[in-house]
Amino acid sequence: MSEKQTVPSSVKDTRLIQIRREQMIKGAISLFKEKGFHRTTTREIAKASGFSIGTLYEYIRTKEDILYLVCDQIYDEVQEKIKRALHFRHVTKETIKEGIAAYFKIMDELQDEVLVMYQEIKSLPREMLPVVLKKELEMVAVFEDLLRRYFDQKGSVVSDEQIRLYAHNIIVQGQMWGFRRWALRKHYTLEKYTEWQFHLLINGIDQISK
Amino acid sequence: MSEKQTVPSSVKDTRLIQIRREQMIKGAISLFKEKGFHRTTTREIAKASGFSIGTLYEYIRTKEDILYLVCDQIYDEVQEKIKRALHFRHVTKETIKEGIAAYFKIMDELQDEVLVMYQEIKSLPREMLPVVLKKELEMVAVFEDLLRRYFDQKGSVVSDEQIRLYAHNIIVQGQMWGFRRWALRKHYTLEKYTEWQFHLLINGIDQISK
Amino acid sequence: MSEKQTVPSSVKDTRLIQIRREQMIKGAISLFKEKGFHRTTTREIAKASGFSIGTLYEYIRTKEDILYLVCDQIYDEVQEKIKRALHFRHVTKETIKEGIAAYFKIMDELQDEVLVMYQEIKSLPREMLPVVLKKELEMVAVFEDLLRRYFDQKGSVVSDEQIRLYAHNIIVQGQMWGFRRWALRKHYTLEKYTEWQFHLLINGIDQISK
Amino acid sequence: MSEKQTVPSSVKDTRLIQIRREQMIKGAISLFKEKGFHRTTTREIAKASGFSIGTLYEYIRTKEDILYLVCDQIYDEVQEKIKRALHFRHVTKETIKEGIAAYFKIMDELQDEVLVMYQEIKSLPREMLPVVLKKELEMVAVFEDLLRRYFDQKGSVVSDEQIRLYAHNIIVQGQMWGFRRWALRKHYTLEKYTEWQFHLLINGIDQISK
DNA sequence: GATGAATGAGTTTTCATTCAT
DNA sequence: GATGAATGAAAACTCATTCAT
Repeated sequence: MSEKQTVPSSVKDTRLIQIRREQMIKGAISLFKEKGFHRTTTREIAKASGFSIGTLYEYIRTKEDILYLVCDQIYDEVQEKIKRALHFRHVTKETIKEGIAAYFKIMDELQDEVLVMYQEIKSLPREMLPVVLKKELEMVAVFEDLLRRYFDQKGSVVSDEQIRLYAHNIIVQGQMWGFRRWALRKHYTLEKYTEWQFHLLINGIDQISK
Repeated sequence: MSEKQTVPSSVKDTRLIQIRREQMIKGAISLFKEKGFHRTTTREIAKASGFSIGTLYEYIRTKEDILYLVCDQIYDEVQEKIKRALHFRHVTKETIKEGIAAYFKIMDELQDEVLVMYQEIKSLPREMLPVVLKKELEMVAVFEDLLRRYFDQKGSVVSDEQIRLYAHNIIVQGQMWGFRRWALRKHYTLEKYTEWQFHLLINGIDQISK
Repeated sequence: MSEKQTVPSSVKDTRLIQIRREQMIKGAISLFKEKGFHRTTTREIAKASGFSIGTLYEYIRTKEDILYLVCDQIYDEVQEKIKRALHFRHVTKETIKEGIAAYFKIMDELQDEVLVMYQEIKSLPREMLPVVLKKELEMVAVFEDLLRRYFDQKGSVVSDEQIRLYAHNIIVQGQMWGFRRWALRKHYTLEKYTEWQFHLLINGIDQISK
Repeated sequence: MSEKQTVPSSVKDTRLIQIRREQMIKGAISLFKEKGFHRTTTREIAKASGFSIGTLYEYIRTKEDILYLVCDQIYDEVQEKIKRALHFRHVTKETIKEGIAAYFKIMDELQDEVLVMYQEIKSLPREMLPVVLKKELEMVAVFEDLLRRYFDQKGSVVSDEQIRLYAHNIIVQGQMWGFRRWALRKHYTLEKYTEWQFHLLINGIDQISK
């Protein structure tokens, strides 16, 4: 949240910065969805944001800053939604299913945003990349934690490394729902997709930790 | 192969077309790896290919043609390697493991190429996209087939839709090894990665098809 | 002094105008020294002056006004210093030496300012140029007067035109000390420079007026 | 001459480079004369040169390269003219007069060019400045040499440092004729100016070396 | 078939100036 | 009187593409 201040602005009023950047991000995302980062011009972003090109540059330094702001914001949104959905005391099979379902649902809702983000991440300036990758790992950590507690409660002994891999798998399967919609949508509803992926996982891990 | 003729050239000599395009693709891939499609100029590609910008345009119509050629060629390479690795009569658990291992190995070897391809696919001209997505499905089909035969041999009844999902999972896990190397490489060797993913899958599906 | 009122201000309080403009000129000179007039932005000038861009524009109309104010101020400073240094009743060879030395010393002290002024004068709006050139001639006149009195006292007959040329020479040699410091500093101290230039001049003119 | 290759061009044909750069320099000088370097746009230069903005940038990298090319070319022109005018075996008072007269004449002819050059030199990129200042010193050296031979032939003993100063004076007086034309033209013809400056110098130095 | 010079529309970014608060 | 957010014209520079040789 306050990390957005990573990108300097020549405007002083922080309240205003927040407002304008929100407009900017909103405008940018819808353009990036349509034509990608490189084919979107800063002028278009300014226009879509509802202000002039001059004003746009009062709130960022370079076009790449916009991309960073966009990625940052999408991560925050996803994370916030996930964290709101997942706080279980006791972790059972059912809990895991709910967790995965919640996450997949979010990825379904934010499909376009997520698509944009992962396709343009490579265009981020080198120095901003680590910040973004860190956020990705934080999301993995959410499921690592969930799985770890599941195994602990079951009394199974599974290595951290293995758990991490399963968590990565979950995260990637969520993204996959967005990225491969051209193929998956024809055959699965989100519910079916969720159910089958969950079963595959739970059967797999229960077998392993036996 | 002959599909490459999708991209017209003003040169007649097909032998020459093939040679020049190979040079082009090779040069382009190494540039795309480094700086991505959009940040690579046609001049750079011409130079890296060993001929002039004028000559480059004798063999393609637009810059995007190069991207198509590149994607097409990478797919062909991956497919060819996979098909060479997988032709089993009898499909057992072991066979599946070998299949996955072969595929992951190929994805590991062609890591950069695959990264490039999936990140730039969205820049393909609309009309070329289906061709490329079709190739993606062909790759999925390879594992669909493998799994189908595995279940048949086991006498399990599993729906095509479910099998297709598992196949997608395998394909995505191969790509994931390339895309998330920044995170995975720290914790897993390709062998460990392969083994764990295989176990998760086989345990999962054996359980399901019981 | 009152000529500065050439530049209109929307502020009424003349005392305030003076204060603000002094701050402005000081800030501007140091920036112009560093990066020249064109590469300095009005925002930077406002900041260096200690007030906002809005306030800056309460005291000037255009960026060029600042340049005028700067030039004007430097001339005033040089002139004032010269006039303070030169008021001789009786003009002898020695007096001339003192005059030249005083002038060169001032040019040495105000080196950066003078450099700035002469390099940016051409950027003054056409209508302000005459005012500034007039000041330049006033400085020439100081030495014309000195030389005229020297010749009169010696009883030599030398034309006004010739005297004017010598005066121009002196003025230019002072500027030259600033402009060519990159070359002169390596070989001469200000004292040596002054002495040799003075000797060359005095020997030259004494010979001529014989 | 070959030093112009200091500025890289993406065009290979050196003959063409020379032609285009000549056009460019010619166009640029006339624009710089009129409005200075900063107020002249690259598009204007391209247009004045008779080709498109794209073509302009095939022959230079940045706008500042043009300034360098312009300065370089003016120096070369001045130097070449001077060297053609001055090659005396025996150096007498008369020779010196001829030398000065020739130099002043050149400065009179190339007045605008010289004005442009000295006013914009400060805008040269840092790394190009030394090249240009070196050329300035070469011009000083021409007169150092002349004066040295004059004194030697007369048998006078005068230090190198003193001679260098006189040479600088000559160079500066030539420039002064261009820079202060607004004041000097009213009172002197080039001939009168030359004659009086020569007399002042020769009387001065003859007196000194006595 | 190969070359590379020419083109100019299009891109990012800057900055003097205004004006509502 | 002071502030600083907003503006948009203008600037430097790029690059895919063409076409005469």
